[in-house]
Amino acid sequence: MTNLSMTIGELARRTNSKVETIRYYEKIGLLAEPVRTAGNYRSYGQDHLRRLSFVRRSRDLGFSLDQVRALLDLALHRDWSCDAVDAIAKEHLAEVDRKIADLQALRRELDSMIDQCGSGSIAQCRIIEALSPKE
Amino acid sequence: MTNLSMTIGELARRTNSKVETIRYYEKIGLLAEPVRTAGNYRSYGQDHLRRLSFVRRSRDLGFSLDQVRALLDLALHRDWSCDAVDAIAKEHLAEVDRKIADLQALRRELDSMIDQCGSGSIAQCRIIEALSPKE
DNA sequence: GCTTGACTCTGTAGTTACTCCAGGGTCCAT
DNA sequence: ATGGACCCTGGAGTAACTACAGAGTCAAGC
Repeated sequence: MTNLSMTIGELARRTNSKVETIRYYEKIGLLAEPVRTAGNYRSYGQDHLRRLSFVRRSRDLGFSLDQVRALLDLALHRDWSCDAVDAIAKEHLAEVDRKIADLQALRRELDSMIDQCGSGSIAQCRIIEALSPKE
Repeated sequence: MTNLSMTIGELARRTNSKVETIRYYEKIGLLAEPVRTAGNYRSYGQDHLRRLSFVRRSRDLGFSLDQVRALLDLALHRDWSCDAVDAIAKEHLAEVDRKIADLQALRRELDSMIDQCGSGSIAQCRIIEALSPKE
C-alpha cells in the first residue's frame, strides 16, 4: 500500500481544482475532514484524491452537486436494494448517453470546421444546428 | 419556410429551460431581444429556438457561459481568420474528446452495475475509480 | 538561528448563473 | 365579463464556487 499524504495545494493541483473549492466541499460535507498535521495543515490521502477527482470531473460533465452526491451514494451502495441501485443507475445511464450523443454531434461539427479550414476557408458552420432540436 | 412564432413559455418548454432563464439570457445579451406583441409579450422565432437550444445543451455538457459565447462566435465566425477559427476549434475539440472519454468510462461502470444487479447482487462498484486519476 | 518567500489557516465578501417571488397586466374559453 | 393560465418588470434568494484580508507554518539558504 502506498501511504500517500499531501497538502491541500498538492491535492488541488492533482485534481485541477482550487484550494478554496476543496475547503468549500469540506464545509458542505461532500469531502471528509482530513487529519491535521502538528501545524494544523490538512493532510490528504489516496481516497480523498479519488473522491475529489470524481466530484470535479462529474461537475465538469454538467452534473449538479446533488447528482454527484447521488452517484457517490450509488458507489457506496451501503445496504441498498438491488432494485433501487438498478433504477438510479439506469436513470443516470440515460442522461450519460444523451450527453455522449450531444458531445459527438458537437465533435463532428468542430472536426468539419477544422477540415474546411485546412482547405482554405470555411464554407459552412453547423455547430449551432448540431445541438438544435431536430425537426 | 415555416414562420414559427411562440411565447416565452412555449420556448422554455421546448428548450427545457425556465422562463426566468430566458429573460436572464436576454438581459446579459446572450439572446437577442425578440419582437413584442401588441400586449407587450415577447415573440420568438426559429433562430431563437435554435440558439437557446444550443446554449442550454452546451451548459448541460459543462461549458461555462463564456465558453458558450466563444462557441457561438465561432459558429458565426464573422470575418475571422481561418487560423483563429482553427485554433479555437481545436482547443474545444480536445475538451470535447476528454469529456466523451470520461462519460464513456462512467457509462461502462453504470452498465456493469446494472448487469451485476440483474444477476442478484452487486459484487463491486468502480464508478468512483472510473473518473479517478489513473496511476 | 534567522530571514524570506511560498504555502496554509479561518472568516467573510464577491461572482456566476440562475431561480423565485410580488404586484400587476394580458389572453381567451366559458 | 370573469376566472385561470399565462405574461410583464424589478428585486431578492440560492447554488457553487472564487477572491481577499490578516495571521500562522514550513523549508531553504545564509
